Amino acid sequence: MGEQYNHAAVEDKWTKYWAKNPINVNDGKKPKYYCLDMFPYPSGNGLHVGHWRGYVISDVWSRYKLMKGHYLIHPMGWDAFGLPAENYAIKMGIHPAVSTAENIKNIKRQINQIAAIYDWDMEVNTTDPGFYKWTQWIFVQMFKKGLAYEKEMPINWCPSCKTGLANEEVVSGKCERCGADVTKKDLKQWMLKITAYADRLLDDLDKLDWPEKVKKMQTEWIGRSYGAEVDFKIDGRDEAITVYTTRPDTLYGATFMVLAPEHKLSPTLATDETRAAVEQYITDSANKSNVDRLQNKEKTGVFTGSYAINPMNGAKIPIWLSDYVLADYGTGAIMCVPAHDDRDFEFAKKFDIPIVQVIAKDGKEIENMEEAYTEASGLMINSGDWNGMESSELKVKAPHIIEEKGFGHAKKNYKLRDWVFSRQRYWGEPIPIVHCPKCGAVPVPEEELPLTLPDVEKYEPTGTGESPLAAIEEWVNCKCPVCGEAAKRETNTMPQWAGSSWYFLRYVDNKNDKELVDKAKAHEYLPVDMYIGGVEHAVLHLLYSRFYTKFLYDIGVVDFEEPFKKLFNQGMVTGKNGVKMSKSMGNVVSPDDLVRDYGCDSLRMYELFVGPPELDSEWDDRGIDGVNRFLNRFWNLVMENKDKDVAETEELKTIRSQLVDTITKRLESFSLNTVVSGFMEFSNTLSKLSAKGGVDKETLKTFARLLAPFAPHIAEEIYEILGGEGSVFASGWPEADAAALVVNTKEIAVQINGKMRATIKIDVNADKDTVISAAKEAAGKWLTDNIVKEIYVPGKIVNIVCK
RNA sequence: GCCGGCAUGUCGGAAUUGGCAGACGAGACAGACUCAAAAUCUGUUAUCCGCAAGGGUGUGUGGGUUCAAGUCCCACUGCCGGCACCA
Repeated sequence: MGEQYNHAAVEDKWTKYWAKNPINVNDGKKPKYYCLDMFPYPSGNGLHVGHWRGYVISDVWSRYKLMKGHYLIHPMGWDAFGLPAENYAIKMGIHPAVSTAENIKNIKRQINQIAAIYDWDMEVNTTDPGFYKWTQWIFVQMFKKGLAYEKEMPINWCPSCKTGLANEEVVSGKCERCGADVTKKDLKQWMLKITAYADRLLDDLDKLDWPEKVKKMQTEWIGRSYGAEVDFKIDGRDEAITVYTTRPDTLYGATFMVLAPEHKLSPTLATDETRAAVEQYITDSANKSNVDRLQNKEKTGVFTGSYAINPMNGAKIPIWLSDYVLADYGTGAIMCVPAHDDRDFEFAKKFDIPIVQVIAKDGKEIENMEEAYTEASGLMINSGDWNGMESSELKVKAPHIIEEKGFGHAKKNYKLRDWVFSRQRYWGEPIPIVHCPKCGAVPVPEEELPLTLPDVEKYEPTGTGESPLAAIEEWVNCKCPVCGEAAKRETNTMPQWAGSSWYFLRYVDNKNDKELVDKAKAHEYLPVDMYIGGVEHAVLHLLYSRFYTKFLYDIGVVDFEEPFKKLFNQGMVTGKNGVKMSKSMGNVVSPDDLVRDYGCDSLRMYELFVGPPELDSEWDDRGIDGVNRFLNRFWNLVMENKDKDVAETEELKTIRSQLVDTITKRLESFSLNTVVSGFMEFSNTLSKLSAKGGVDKETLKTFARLLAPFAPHIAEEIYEILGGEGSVFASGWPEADAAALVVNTKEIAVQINGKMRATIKIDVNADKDTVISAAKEAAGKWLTDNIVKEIYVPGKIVNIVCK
C-alpha cells in the first residue's frame, strides 16, 4: 500500500497551484454562468458550519458548470452596513468601519478555507463610498421619478433600539432585532413607492424558475385583490365615507359600517351623547401597542351615534369605530355585511346589529344563522333589482353598475405597502437630500456623490427620533444646490436593504466610477443564472431586489427586468434537536477546527452529506468521520492500482458509465447528499474489484474528475498521480458511454399475492411467458393451482395472484 | 385561525416517482492486527416467533384505491416554518 493521504500537504499544494494557474478564465468564447451567493453580513462571530454549507453548495454547482465549459461569474462581497456594527460601536467605542473591517478580514479567511473559486477582483462592500455612491445615485433617480417621497406617518417605534422600524422588521408586534414591544411614533419618513410596481412584481413571478413556495409567499405578500370603492353618504351631512370592498355583490346586505379609529372622519362622527365614549376609544387604540391589538381577539368597538345611507337601498345604517379595521389598508373604512363575512358577523352578534342575508344558500334563506355564509356563489335575495342574479357573476358586474349610478368605481388593492426607507441611525448610507426652506427637498447633485458618511463622536440614537448625524452642525448645515441659500442636510440614513437590493449588478464592473455598471458588461454577464441562499429572504430581500432591477430597467441602466433567473434555498444547519445555532444557546460549531483536523475536502463533503440541501439538517460532528474515511479509502484504492496497469474490462466499463450517469443525474437534480453516498457506493464496489484483480486507470481518473467539484484538492492530486495533464478542472465533465449503460440481464423480484418470495435473473428482452415460468419455478412452493392473474412489468417485477 | 413543509431502525438519512423498504453513513457489538491502545481491516446490526431452516409484523394514526402503497385518495394526530382581523 502507498503512503497515507496527507490532507494538509495536498491542500496546501493545490491552493498554491490555483493561485498561480487560475482555473476560471474568460477566453471570450465560453458561455458565461453567473452563480451568486447571498453575500454575508460580516458579523463579529464569524461563520459557522451553516453558513459554510450554502457556500459549499454554490461552489460545487459553480465548479460543475466550469467543467461543463462555462466562464464563471462567482463573486463575493459584504453587506456591511447595519445595526450590529453600530451597537458594537456604542458598547465598545470602536468605529463601525474599524470593527467591520476586522470582521471582514476574519470571515474572508474562513471563506478562503472553503476553497471556493470566488473572483476576489469583483469584491464589493456596501460601506465603500465607491459603492454607496451608486446606492445614493439610485435613490436620487427614484426621487426624480417621484418614487421616493416624504411622508409624515405613524411609524413603528422601538423604544429599546430608539429607532423607527419598517413594518417588515416588526415580528408579531416585537422588534425583529431586540424583541422589545414596538409602539408608535409620528415621524417624517422617506418612502419608496414599491406599490407602483406591484402588478409587475406579481405578474413577472410566472417567468421565474424559483421554488413555488417562494413565489407563493411573494404573491401573498403583494396580496392583490379586485373589488370596488363605494361612497356611503353620511346621514345629514354632505360628506361621504368611501369604503373598499371585494364583495360589491353583497351591497344590499350592508347593515352597518366600521371605521378605523385613526380614520380622519372618526372624531367628527360623535354626537353629544357618544362623544366621551368615542374619544376614549380613539385614545385607547392609539395607546395600544400592536401586540395588545393583535392579542385581543375579542372584537371591541363603539357606536359613533352617526348613520350612513346605503346607496343601494337608502337604508340608514349605523357607523361604528373598531380597531379590527386597519387604517392603512384600503380606505380605512369598511361596509359590513354580517351575513357573508366572518368578522362582520362576529361584530354584529356582539353588538346586536341586524343581519340581512343577500345570497341564498342551497336556494334558501338560512334560518337561525350561526355563522356567516362566505361562499361567493348562489342566487341573490333581498337585493332589489339584483334579486335572482348569480352572485359570482354579479361580483364582477357590480363595480360597473355602481360606477354608472355614480357612487363608486372598480378598484384594485394590494396588501403591499410602500417601503419606509429612512433609519434614524448612523451606520448606513446618508440619504442624499438637502432640505431648503425655499426649494423644499432637493437632491444632492449627482457629481457631488458619494455624499460620504462623516465621523461622529457618539453613535447612540438620539432617542428623539433624529439620527446621530443631526448633531454634526458643520455637516448638517449646507447650501441649497438649487438657490444657494442656507439649507440643512437630511440626517436619516438608508436601511441595510438599500445596498443588498442591487449589489449583484456591481460585481461585474466594481471599479467603474462613471456608471453604476457598464451597459455592455451588464448585458454580457447578467442577469444572475443561479442565486443561492437561505429561505429567510424569501420575501423582503428578493422582492426589493426585483423592484430595484425593474426600476433600473425602466431608466435604461440594465436590459433585463428580473435579476435572478433561478433560485435555490438551502436549509438551515441546526444544532442537536433542530435548535438554531446561536451564541446564546452555545451550540455554534465553527468550521475552523474541522478544517484543520479533517481538511477542507472532508468538511465540504460532509456539509453536503449531512442531509438534503433544501431541508434543515442537524449537525453532528461525528458524521464527518464517515466522509473522511471514504476519502482515505479512495486514496488507498488509487495507491493500490496506480502502478498495476490493469486492463479495462467490460465490467469496469459498465461500472464507469454507471458512475458518470448516476453522479450527473443526482447533481443535475441538486440531490447533493445522494451524490456523496453514490461516490461511497461506487468506491466500495471498486475496492472489491481491486481485491479481486484491480481497477483500471481510466475508471479511477473518471472518478477523480467527478469528485473534483466536491473535493477539489484530492481530486487534483489523484488526477495528477494517474497521469492527467494539467488541472482536473480543465478535463471537462465526463460523459457516460451509452452503450455500456445497456444491461442485458437483471435481477428482479417475484411476488406472490403481493408478497416478495424470490428473485430471478432475467434477460431484459425476454418475453412475458419466459419470465413468468422462471418466476413460477423460483417461487413454486408459494403457488396454488388456482392462478388468478400474472403480472410482469418488463425489467421490474413479477407478481402472481393465486387463491 | 389560514397557508406551506415534514413524519421511515439507536441516530442522520436512501428508495430510479406506484414495483425487492432501510442504500450510504454514524453509533453499537464481535473478530483480525497490536505487548496495549488508537488507526485500519472483516463481519453483524428494523422487530417478533424459532436451536435452525424458515415464517410473521413493520415507513405517525384510522380508513380507502390497486395485482402491488413510504409513495396516490379521504379523515386525523404531532412537529417545524411563514402570515396574522387585508374588507
